[in-house]
Amino acid sequence: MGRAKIAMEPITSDKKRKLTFNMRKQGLIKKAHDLATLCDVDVSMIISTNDQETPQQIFPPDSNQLNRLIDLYKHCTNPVNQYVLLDFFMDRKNKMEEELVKAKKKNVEAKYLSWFDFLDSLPEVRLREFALRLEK
Amino acid sequence: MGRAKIAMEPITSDKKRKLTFNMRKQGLIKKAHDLATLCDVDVSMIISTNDQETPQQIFPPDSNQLNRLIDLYKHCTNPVNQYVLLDFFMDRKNKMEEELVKAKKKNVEAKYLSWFDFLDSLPEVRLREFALRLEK
DNA sequence: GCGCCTATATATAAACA
DNA sequence: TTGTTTATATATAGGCG
Repeated sequence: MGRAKIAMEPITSDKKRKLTFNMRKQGLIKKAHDLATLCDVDVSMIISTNDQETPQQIFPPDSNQLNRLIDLYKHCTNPVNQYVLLDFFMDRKNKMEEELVKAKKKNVEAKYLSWFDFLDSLPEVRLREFALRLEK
Repeated sequence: MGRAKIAMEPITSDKKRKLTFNMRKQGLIKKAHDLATLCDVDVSMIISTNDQETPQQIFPPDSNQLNRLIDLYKHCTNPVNQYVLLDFFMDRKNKMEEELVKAKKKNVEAKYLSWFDFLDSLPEVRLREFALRLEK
Protein backbone atom coordinates (compact mmCIF):
# COMPACT_ATOMS: atom_id res chain seq x y z
CA MET A 1 0.00 0.00 0.00
CA GLY A 2 2.80 2.36 0.56
CA ARG A 3 5.99 2.97 -1.30
CA ALA A 4 6.83 -0.66 -1.00
CA LYS A 5 4.85 -3.83 -0.84
CA ILE A 6 5.40 -5.79 2.34
CA ALA A 7 5.14 -9.50 2.97
CA MET A 8 2.17 -10.82 4.88
CA GLU A 9 4.17 -12.09 7.80
CA PRO A 10 5.01 -10.85 11.27
CA ILE A 11 7.18 -7.79 11.07
CA THR A 12 10.39 -8.57 12.88
CA SER A 13 11.59 -5.07 13.61
CA ASP A 14 10.04 -3.99 16.88
CA LYS A 15 9.98 -0.39 15.84
CA LYS A 16 8.39 -1.00 12.48
CA ARG A 17 5.90 -3.43 13.88
CA LYS A 18 4.74 -1.00 16.50
CA LEU A 19 4.49 1.78 13.97
CA THR A 20 2.58 -0.36 11.53
CA PHE A 21 0.36 -1.56 14.33
CA ASN A 22 -0.70 1.92 15.31
CA MET A 23 -1.34 2.94 11.75
CA ARG A 24 -3.30 -0.12 10.74
CA LYS A 25 -5.21 -0.27 13.99
CA GLN A 26 -6.41 3.21 13.23
CA GLY A 27 -7.30 2.26 9.68
CA LEU A 28 -9.12 -0.86 10.77
CA ILE A 29 -11.24 1.06 13.23
CA LYS A 30 -12.09 3.62 10.61
CA LYS A 31 -13.15 0.87 8.25
CA ALA A 32 -15.29 -0.63 10.98
CA HIS A 33 -16.89 2.72 11.54
CA ASP A 34 -17.50 3.19 7.83
CA LEU A 35 -19.08 -0.22 7.44
CA ALA A 36 -21.34 0.33 10.41
CA THR A 37 -22.40 3.75 9.20
CA LEU A 38 -22.88 2.98 5.54
CA CYS A 39 -24.64 -0.31 5.98
CA ASP A 40 -26.47 0.23 9.24
CA VAL A 41 -24.96 -2.72 11.04
CA ASP A 42 -23.23 -3.35 14.33
CA VAL A 43 -19.53 -3.95 14.36
CA SER A 44 -17.74 -4.96 17.53
CA MET A 45 -14.02 -5.33 17.76
CA ILE A 46 -11.32 -6.01 20.30
CA ILE A 47 -7.67 -5.62 19.48
CA SER A 48 -5.36 -7.15 22.07
CA THR A 49 -1.61 -7.18 22.04
CA ASN A 50 0.43 -9.75 23.87
CA ASP A 51 2.11 -6.86 25.57
CA GLN A 52 0.43 -6.14 28.86
CA GLU A 53 1.69 -2.61 28.74
CA THR A 54 -0.44 -1.86 25.74
CA PRO A 55 -4.12 -1.53 26.52
CA GLN A 56 -6.71 -3.32 24.50
CA GLN A 57 -8.39 -1.28 21.87
CA ILE A 58 -12.10 -1.66 21.44
CA PHE A 59 -14.81 -0.68 19.06
CA PRO A 60 -17.27 0.79 19.53
CA PRO A 61 -15.45 3.04 21.98
CA ASP A 62 -18.29 2.75 24.45
CA SER A 63 -17.41 -0.40 26.35
CA ASN A 64 -20.96 -0.75 27.59
CA GLN A 65 -22.21 -0.95 24.08
CA LEU A 66 -19.48 -3.36 23.13
CA ASN A 67 -20.50 -5.57 26.03
CA ARG A 68 -24.10 -5.47 24.91
CA LEU A 69 -23.13 -6.55 21.43
CA ILE A 70 -20.94 -9.32 22.76
CA ASP A 71 -23.68 -10.58 25.02
CA LEU A 72 -26.08 -10.49 22.12
CA TYR A 73 -23.64 -12.51 20.08
CA LYS A 74 -23.16 -15.05 22.83
CA HIS A 75 -26.86 -15.44 23.28
CA CYS A 76 -27.43 -16.03 19.62
CA THR A 77 -24.44 -18.25 19.25
CA ASN A 78 -24.76 -20.51 22.21
CA PRO A 79 -28.34 -20.82 23.38
CA VAL A 80 -27.02 -23.55 25.62
CA ASN A 81 -23.73 -22.02 26.32
CA GLN A 82 -21.03 -23.50 28.40
CA TYR A 83 -20.99 -20.62 30.78
CA VAL A 84 -24.65 -20.93 31.46
CA LEU A 85 -24.09 -24.52 32.38
CA LEU A 86 -21.14 -23.64 34.52
CA ASP A 87 -23.16 -20.99 36.25
CA PHE A 88 -25.82 -23.47 36.99
CA PHE A 89 -23.59 -26.08 38.53
CA MET A 90 -21.06 -23.82 40.03
CA ASP A 91 -21.20 -22.39 43.46
CA ARG A 92 -22.43 -18.94 42.73
CA LYS A 93 -20.98 -17.23 45.70
CA ASN A 94 -17.50 -18.41 45.00
CA LYS A 95 -17.64 -17.27 41.44
CA MET A 96 -18.78 -13.80 42.33
CA GLU A 97 -16.10 -13.43 44.94
CA GLU A 98 -13.53 -14.47 42.44
CA GLU A 99 -14.63 -11.89 39.96
CA LEU A 100 -14.73 -9.21 42.59
CA VAL A 101 -11.15 -9.82 43.49
CA LYS A 102 -10.13 -9.62 39.89
CA ALA A 103 -12.01 -6.39 39.43
CA LYS A 104 -10.31 -4.85 42.40
CA LYS A 105 -6.88 -5.86 41.34
CA LYS A 106 -6.17 -4.84 37.82
CA ASN A 107 -9.29 -4.65 35.76
CA VAL A 108 -10.19 -1.20 36.92
CA GLU A 109 -6.97 0.22 35.75
CA ALA A 110 -7.05 -1.68 32.49
CA LYS A 111 -10.44 -0.35 31.57
CA TYR A 112 -9.55 3.19 32.28
CA LEU A 113 -6.30 2.97 30.40
CA SER A 114 -8.04 1.45 27.44
CA TRP A 115 -10.36 4.40 27.20
CA PHE A 116 -7.73 6.92 27.76
CA ASP A 117 -5.51 5.44 25.13
CA PHE A 118 -8.28 5.41 22.66
CA LEU A 119 -9.05 9.04 23.16
CA ASP A 120 -5.41 9.88 22.95
CA SER A 121 -5.01 7.97 19.78
CA LEU A 122 -7.89 9.70 18.12
CA PRO A 123 -6.65 11.94 15.36
CA GLU A 124 -7.81 15.50 15.31
CA VAL A 125 -9.74 14.81 12.18
CA ARG A 126 -11.89 12.30 13.95
CA LEU A 127 -12.48 14.57 16.89
CA ARG A 128 -13.64 17.22 14.49
CA GLU A 129 -15.92 14.68 12.93
CA PHE A 130 -17.41 14.15 16.35
CA ALA A 131 -17.92 17.86 16.74
CA LEU A 132 -19.61 18.11 13.37
CA ARG A 133 -21.92 15.26 14.15
CA LEU A 134 -22.74 16.76 17.46
CA GLU A 135 -23.76 20.00 15.82
CA LYS A 136 -26.05 18.16 13.50
CA MET B 1 -12.92 4.63 -3.28
CA GLY B 2 -14.44 3.44 -6.46
CA ARG B 3 -15.59 5.33 -9.46
CA ALA B 4 -17.43 7.75 -7.26
CA LYS B 5 -16.99 9.03 -3.79
CA ILE B 6 -19.89 8.25 -1.52
CA ALA B 7 -21.18 10.10 1.52
CA MET B 8 -20.56 8.64 4.93
CA GLU B 9 -24.17 8.02 5.75
CA PRO B 10 -26.49 5.05 5.64
CA ILE B 11 -27.01 3.94 2.07
CA THR B 12 -30.70 4.15 1.35
CA SER B 13 -30.92 1.81 -1.60
CA ASP B 14 -31.42 -1.67 -0.21
CA LYS B 15 -29.67 -3.22 -3.12
CA LYS B 16 -26.66 -0.96 -2.98
CA ARG B 17 -26.41 -1.22 0.77
CA LYS B 18 -26.38 -4.97 0.69
CA LEU B 19 -23.82 -5.01 -2.06
CA THR B 20 -21.61 -2.52 -0.28
CA PHE B 21 -22.03 -4.45 2.95
CA ASN B 22 -20.76 -7.67 1.48
CA MET B 23 -17.84 -5.98 -0.18
CA ARG B 24 -16.74 -3.94 2.81
CA LYS B 25 -17.35 -6.75 5.26
CA GLN B 26 -14.90 -8.82 3.32
CA GLY B 27 -12.44 -5.96 3.17
CA LEU B 28 -12.71 -5.32 6.89
CA ILE B 29 -12.04 -8.93 7.71
CA LYS B 30 -9.05 -8.97 5.43
CA LYS B 31 -7.69 -5.89 7.16
CA ALA B 32 -8.24 -7.51 10.53
CA HIS B 33 -6.38 -10.56 9.36
CA ASP B 34 -3.54 -8.45 7.99
CA LEU B 35 -3.19 -6.50 11.21
CA ALA B 36 -3.17 -9.68 13.27
CA THR B 37 -0.59 -11.31 11.04
CA LEU B 38 1.74 -8.38 10.50
CA CYS B 39 1.74 -7.14 14.07
CA ASP B 40 1.31 -10.41 15.91
CA VAL B 41 -1.76 -9.30 17.82
CA ASP B 42 -5.21 -10.71 18.45
CA VAL B 43 -8.13 -9.18 16.66
CA SER B 44 -11.67 -10.25 17.43
CA MET B 45 -14.66 -8.99 15.54
CA ILE B 46 -18.37 -9.53 15.30
CA ILE B 47 -20.43 -8.02 12.53
CA SER B 48 -24.15 -8.19 13.17
CA THR B 49 -26.92 -6.99 10.92
CA ASN B 50 -30.36 -6.14 12.16
CA ASP B 51 -31.62 -8.55 9.58
CA GLN B 52 -32.19 -11.94 11.11
CA GLU B 53 -31.76 -13.56 7.76
CA THR B 54 -28.19 -12.46 7.53
CA PRO B 55 -25.81 -14.42 9.70
CA GLN B 56 -23.32 -12.72 11.97
CA GLN B 57 -19.85 -12.58 10.63
CA ILE B 58 -17.02 -13.27 13.03
CA PHE B 59 -13.28 -13.06 13.18
CA PRO B 60 -11.33 -15.11 13.80
CA PRO B 61 -13.40 -17.68 11.91
CA ASP B 62 -12.93 -20.17 14.70
CA SER B 63 -15.72 -19.33 17.13
CA ASN B 64 -13.93 -21.09 19.95
CA GLN B 65 -10.99 -18.84 19.56
CA LEU B 66 -13.22 -15.81 19.33
CA ASN B 67 -14.90 -16.82 22.56
CA ARG B 68 -11.54 -17.22 24.22
CA LEU B 69 -10.52 -13.74 23.17
CA ILE B 70 -13.79 -12.27 24.34
CA ASP B 71 -13.46 -13.97 27.70
CA LEU B 72 -9.95 -12.64 27.98
CA TYR B 73 -11.23 -9.18 27.27
CA LYS B 74 -13.99 -9.50 29.84
CA HIS B 75 -11.52 -10.61 32.44
CA CYS B 76 -9.59 -7.44 31.94
CA THR B 77 -12.57 -5.18 31.83
CA ASN B 78 -15.12 -6.03 34.40
CA PRO B 79 -18.01 -3.64 34.66
CA VAL B 80 -16.94 -0.86 36.96
CA ASN B 81 -18.82 2.30 37.55
CA GLN B 82 -17.09 5.09 35.80
CA TYR B 83 -17.47 7.55 38.62
CA VAL B 84 -15.89 5.11 40.96
CA LEU B 85 -13.19 4.67 38.44
CA LEU B 86 -12.55 8.37 38.16
CA ASP B 87 -12.60 8.79 41.91
CA PHE B 88 -10.07 6.09 42.26
CA PHE B 89 -7.61 7.78 40.03
CA MET B 90 -8.22 11.24 41.37
CA ASP B 91 -7.65 10.16 44.93
CA ARG B 92 -4.55 8.41 43.96
CA LYS B 93 -3.02 10.95 41.67
CA ASN B 94 -4.19 14.47 42.09
CA LYS B 95 -1.83 15.56 39.42
CA MET B 96 -3.92 13.76 36.90
CA GLU B 97 -7.10 15.45 37.92
CA GLU B 98 -7.17 17.86 35.03
CA GLU B 99 -6.50 15.22 32.50
CA LEU B 100 -9.15 13.03 33.94
CA VAL B 101 -11.73 15.74 33.61
CA LYS B 102 -10.75 16.22 30.01
CA ALA B 103 -10.92 12.52 29.39
CA LYS B 104 -14.30 12.32 30.97
CA LYS B 105 -15.52 15.18 28.85
CA LYS B 106 -14.32 13.55 25.67
CA ASN B 107 -15.69 10.28 26.87
CA VAL B 108 -19.16 11.70 27.25
CA GLU B 109 -18.91 13.32 23.86
CA ALA B 110 -17.95 10.09 22.23
CA LYS B 111 -20.72 8.24 23.96
CA TYR B 112 -23.26 10.75 22.87
CA LEU B 113 -22.05 10.35 19.37
CA SER B 114 -22.10 6.61 19.56
CA TRP B 115 -22.88 6.57 15.92
CA PHE B 116 -24.36 3.21 15.32
CA ASP B 117 -26.55 3.04 18.31
CA PHE B 118 -29.31 1.49 16.35
CA LEU B 119 -30.18 -0.35 19.49
CA ASP B 120 -30.88 -3.95 19.79
CA SER B 121 -30.48 -6.23 16.88
CA LEU B 122 -31.33 -9.86 17.00
CA PRO B 123 -29.14 -11.40 14.38
CA GLU B 124 -29.05 -15.10 13.83
CA VAL B 125 -25.83 -16.97 13.90
CA ARG B 126 -24.74 -19.23 11.13
CA LEU B 127 -21.16 -20.24 11.46
CA ARG B 128 -21.52 -22.37 8.39
CA GLU B 129 -20.83 -19.34 6.30
CA PHE B 130 -17.33 -19.33 7.63
CA ALA B 131 -16.84 -22.92 6.80
CA LEU B 132 -17.88 -22.14 3.27
CA ARG B 133 -15.55 -19.19 3.10
CA LEU B 134 -12.71 -21.29 4.34
CA GLU B 135 -13.32 -23.92 1.75
CA LYS B 136 -13.17 -21.32 -0.94
C1' DG C 1 7.29 8.81 18.94
C1' DC C 2 4.43 12.40 15.97
C1' DG C 3 2.90 14.46 12.04
C1' DC C 4 3.23 15.46 7.28
C1' DC C 5 4.47 14.12 2.56
C1' DT C 6 4.59 11.40 -1.60
C1' DA C 7 4.56 7.36 -4.29
C1' DT C 8 2.49 3.13 -4.60
C1' DA C 9 -0.51 -0.70 -3.13
C1' DT C 10 -5.24 -1.70 -2.03
C1' DA C 11 -10.05 -1.20 -1.62
C1' DT C 12 -14.02 -0.41 -3.83
C1' DA C 13 -18.34 2.21 -6.56
C1' DA C 14 -20.18 1.77 -10.72
C1' DA C 15 -20.48 -0.33 -14.97
C1' DC C 16 -20.68 -4.43 -17.39
C1' DA C 17 -21.00 -9.44 -18.44
C1' DT D 1 -27.79 -12.32 -9.54
C1' DT D 2 -23.25 -13.30 -8.96
C1' DG D 3 -18.98 -12.44 -10.83
C1' DT D 4 -15.48 -9.55 -13.65
C1' DT D 5 -13.65 -5.12 -15.00
C1' DT D 6 -12.26 -0.47 -14.53
C1' DA D 7 -11.50 3.99 -12.88
C1' DT D 8 -10.95 6.32 -8.79
C1' DA D 9 -10.73 6.90 -3.74
C1' DT D 10 -8.20 5.34 0.26
C1' DA D 11 -4.72 3.29 2.95
C1' DT D 12 -0.25 3.17 3.98
C1' DA D 13 5.38 2.18 3.60
C1' DG D 14 9.15 4.77 3.67
C1' DG D 15 11.21 9.54 4.17
C1' DC D 16 11.94 13.79 6.39
C1' DG D 17 11.78 17.21 10.20
